[in-house]
Amino acid sequence: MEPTHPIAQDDALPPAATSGHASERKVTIGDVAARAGVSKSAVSFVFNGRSGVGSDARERILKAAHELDWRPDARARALSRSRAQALGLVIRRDPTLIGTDPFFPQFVAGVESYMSTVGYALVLQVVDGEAAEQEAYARLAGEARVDGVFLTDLRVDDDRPSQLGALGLPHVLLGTDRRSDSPGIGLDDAAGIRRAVRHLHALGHQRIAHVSGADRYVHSRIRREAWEGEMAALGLDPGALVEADFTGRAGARATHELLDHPEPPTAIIFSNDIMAIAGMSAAADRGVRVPQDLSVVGFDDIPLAPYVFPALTTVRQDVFAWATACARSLVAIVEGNEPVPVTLPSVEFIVRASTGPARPLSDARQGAPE
Amino acid sequence: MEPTHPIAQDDALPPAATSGHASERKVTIGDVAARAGVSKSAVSFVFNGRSGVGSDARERILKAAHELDWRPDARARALSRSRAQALGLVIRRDPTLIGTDPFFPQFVAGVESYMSTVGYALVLQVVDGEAAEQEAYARLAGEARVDGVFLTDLRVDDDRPSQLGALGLPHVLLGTDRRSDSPGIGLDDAAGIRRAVRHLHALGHQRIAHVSGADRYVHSRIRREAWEGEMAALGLDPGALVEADFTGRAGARATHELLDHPEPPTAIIFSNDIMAIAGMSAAADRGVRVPQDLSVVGFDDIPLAPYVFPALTTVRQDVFAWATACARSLVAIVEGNEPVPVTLPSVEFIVRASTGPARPLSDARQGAPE
DNA sequence: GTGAAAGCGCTAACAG
DNA sequence: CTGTTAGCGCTTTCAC
Repeated sequence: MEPTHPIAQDDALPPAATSGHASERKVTIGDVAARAGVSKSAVSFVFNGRSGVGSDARERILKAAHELDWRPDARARALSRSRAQALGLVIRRDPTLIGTDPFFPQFVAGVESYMSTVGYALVLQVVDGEAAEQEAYARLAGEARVDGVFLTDLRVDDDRPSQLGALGLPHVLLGTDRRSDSPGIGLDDAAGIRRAVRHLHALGHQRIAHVSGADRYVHSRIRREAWEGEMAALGLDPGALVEADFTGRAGARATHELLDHPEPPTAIIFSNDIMAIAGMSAAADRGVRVPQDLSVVGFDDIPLAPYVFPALTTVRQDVFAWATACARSLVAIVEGNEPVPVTLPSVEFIVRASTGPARPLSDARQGAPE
Repeated sequence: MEPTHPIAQDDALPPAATSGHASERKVTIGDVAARAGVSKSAVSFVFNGRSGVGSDARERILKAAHELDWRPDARARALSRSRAQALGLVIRRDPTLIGTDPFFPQFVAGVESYMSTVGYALVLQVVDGEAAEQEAYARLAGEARVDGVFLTDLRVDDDRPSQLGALGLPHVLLGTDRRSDSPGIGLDDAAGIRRAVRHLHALGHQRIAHVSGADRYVHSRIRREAWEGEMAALGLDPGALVEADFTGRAGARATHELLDHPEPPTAIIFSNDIMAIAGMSAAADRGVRVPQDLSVVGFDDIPLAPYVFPALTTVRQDVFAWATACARSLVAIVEGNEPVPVTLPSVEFIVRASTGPARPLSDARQGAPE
């Protein structure tokens, strides 16, 4: 409070400021330095955690900064360090459909929770097509708005990793792409699906169908392949497969298609909860009871999953932890540090009421309430 | 391609760069100016849409910039114009619960869709408490990361508007607060609820209950008051009210509570779809059939709403358009322009299968399947 | 119309 | 260990 250093202050005031009446001028590092009676670099050093400032000086600096309520201006910092201290996430999705996705908000929350602890900002962009997406990355890179980006919704033979490479934009992949040598962090989707298949098998199900997402997405494909693989491993006949697109509409349609079959499945594993819930409704619509006539498994464990009727058996991934790991990893990359090895929690399989024992094959025809 | 101008290029190279081997140097406005044979300010003028550059020069500049694939560096721009060209959105929500909310992704998409057309970036922050929220705003403002913010989840007697005012952070309110003179843009929630009440009344319902969100939120309260008001306007007895919190869990609990009543409601209006869906499941759990024994109305029209069983009657708001309007408005504010008057599409009332005629009062006891 | 020059607020060499 | 100095890349007066 009292021990201000007026002399030093006057010294540091830029000549220009003495003219006007300096009431509303933004407080800068110079003001802090002056008030603490040190040089600007001393202040800078303290705020960047570098050594080379005596503890008494450091003390005064911190105090002065606090009294002045000063924080380093992110823009100036970004310019002089040639680093934006921001990471980008561009989401390519039909804007009207974006509300469908339980993944996105959780991912954002997870990423942000780590980033804010290290002073990074998250820059978000929503685009709705190939061209717009490319332009978005080009701009983020060209304008140097961000230091790196997260790449989501990985596709099979995705060429975005190499495009990002060409732009010189550091990135992490949400998922893994063997083709690319970009670092990728993925959850073990396959394990969840395998557990679902085994669970149903243990309940006596033989005809286990799968409703997948679009096969061009890596995560859709992984889930589908896991289902196929586990069916084979258990010695079951390959089940019916319908490719859908993760929407409720497609889930309902796929379910009808499967149930129209002369030998309909006794269980369906959906590639996400939305489709699974829509599928249960489709079943209910035609008098097929879940789980008596048909067992249903979802994927994601959306917040609504326990509160639909019957409560949905599903696979839960810890998206938040995943996102945190991605953020940690990307920050390490852009700062040129050793990437920290990540250990992700494994997926959980949550058994609720939508799965039950298979009926004896003989009377497994649907639509026959007692 | 071929027409490079090595001489001009060399001219523009800062002396320092000649020492090292200048291969990967970032291209700057100087390079563009040199290549076009003009001064840096000419380039700047062209890229900022100002007059004062001859059309031939402008031509060459655009060409040079394109050939060099140059875009103004956002950081440098931000510093010299004292403007971040970015807007902030801080979401305060339990991170694990954020996936519940259909509003947030849509809002982000809408806001972004406008912002990207005017070259603004969206900076997102997710916090989980009062203190963290305040700190987030303080940082956003102090570090000058953003030029303004959107204020969501408006509360009754919210003091955040004045806090933002104190920070000198321009903002728009998502909703309206009579107390504050901050500009606010809100959808007409009340109209949707009133229509729901009238719809149910027309179907013969008399005992129409409401499951609200936490009453400290403006939007919860508006919806509750609209329900109360319309009930009164129609001459109906005040219906039962249960205050919940927008989660499935609370929706289910509230539903049980209402149905436990000796004279249970024949219809329930929930303040969001999640609670409504959970409520339908709760009803199904106890053998109450929707809509035969109980009509249910939700709010939001989440993507799943048409695909639950029975399909949910609900109120749809155009969140995307709302968000776009908010963004337009905030950009105008931070740029000191006249705020454009906004006209928002009105809410829609979507009738699906979860509402039906009320049973005659005499046998309106639940749990009595034919 | 055009170009030179002075910042924007901070960081980081580099002397002292 | 401290202070001085020169940028970071762009915008913007202000002379020419």
